[in-house]
Amino acid sequence: MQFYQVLLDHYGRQHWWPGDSPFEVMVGAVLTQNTNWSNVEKAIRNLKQADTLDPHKIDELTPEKLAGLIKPAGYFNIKAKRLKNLIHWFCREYDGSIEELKELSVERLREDLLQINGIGRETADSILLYALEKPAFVVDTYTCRILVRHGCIGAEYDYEQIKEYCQEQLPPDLALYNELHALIVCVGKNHCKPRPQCMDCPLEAFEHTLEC
DNA sequence: GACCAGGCACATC
DNA sequence: GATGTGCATGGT
Repeated sequence: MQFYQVLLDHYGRQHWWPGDSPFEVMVGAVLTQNTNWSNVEKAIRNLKQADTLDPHKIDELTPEKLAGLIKPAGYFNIKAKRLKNLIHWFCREYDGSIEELKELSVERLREDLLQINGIGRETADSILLYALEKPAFVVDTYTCRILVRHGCIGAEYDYEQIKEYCQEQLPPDLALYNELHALIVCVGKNHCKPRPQCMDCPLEAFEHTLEC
C-alpha cells in the first residue's frame, strides 16, 4: 500500500486500460504480449480502419488476413492464432457478449481463459481486471522485478505466488488493483530495466527497508 | 547495431 | 520441474 501511495503521488492516475470498449481491451491484452504499447495502438488502428474490431468479424477472418492487420504489434502470425482462439471461444460460448461473460465468477472465468491456447496468466488477469472488471491482480515482469529488488519477495517466486503476495498486501479493491498495476508499469518503463538502473526512481526510498 | 517492450507455448534435458 | 528457444515489429 505504501508503494501505491508513493507512485500515485508521483505519477498521478493512469486511467487504464487505454481502449474504447471492453472488447478492445481483450484484443489489446493479447496484442501487447511482450510488445511495446505504441505498436499495439497501430495494430488496433488497423483493425478499426478495416472495420473488423468486432468479435464476430474477427472470428470470421482468416488467420492470414488477421495477421496482416495486426502486423505492427509484432509476432503477428502467432498473435493472430492466439487472438482467434480467444475470440472463437468468446463467440462460441457467449455469442461475443461481454455482459454474459461478466455474469460468471472470477474463478470460473480465469480457469476457462487459461484453457485457451495463447492466453497465459498475465493475459487472463489483464482481461479479467480491465475488460471484465473482476478483482484479479495483474503481475507482470515489472511487478516481479520491483518486488524482488526491494526485497519483498524471493527471486524464485512464480506468477501465482507473486499474485497471492500482492493480493494479501492489498484490500480487494477493483480500482486499487487497476491503478496499481498501471502505476507499476509506468515506474517499470521509466526506472526498472532488466539491468538495474533506478536513477530518480520514486521507490528508491523504500529500498530494502519498508513493508510493501 | 544492440537492446528492449504491458508473454506464451513448446522442445529438451 | 527447470531451462532454453522461437516468435517480429518499432522505438531509443
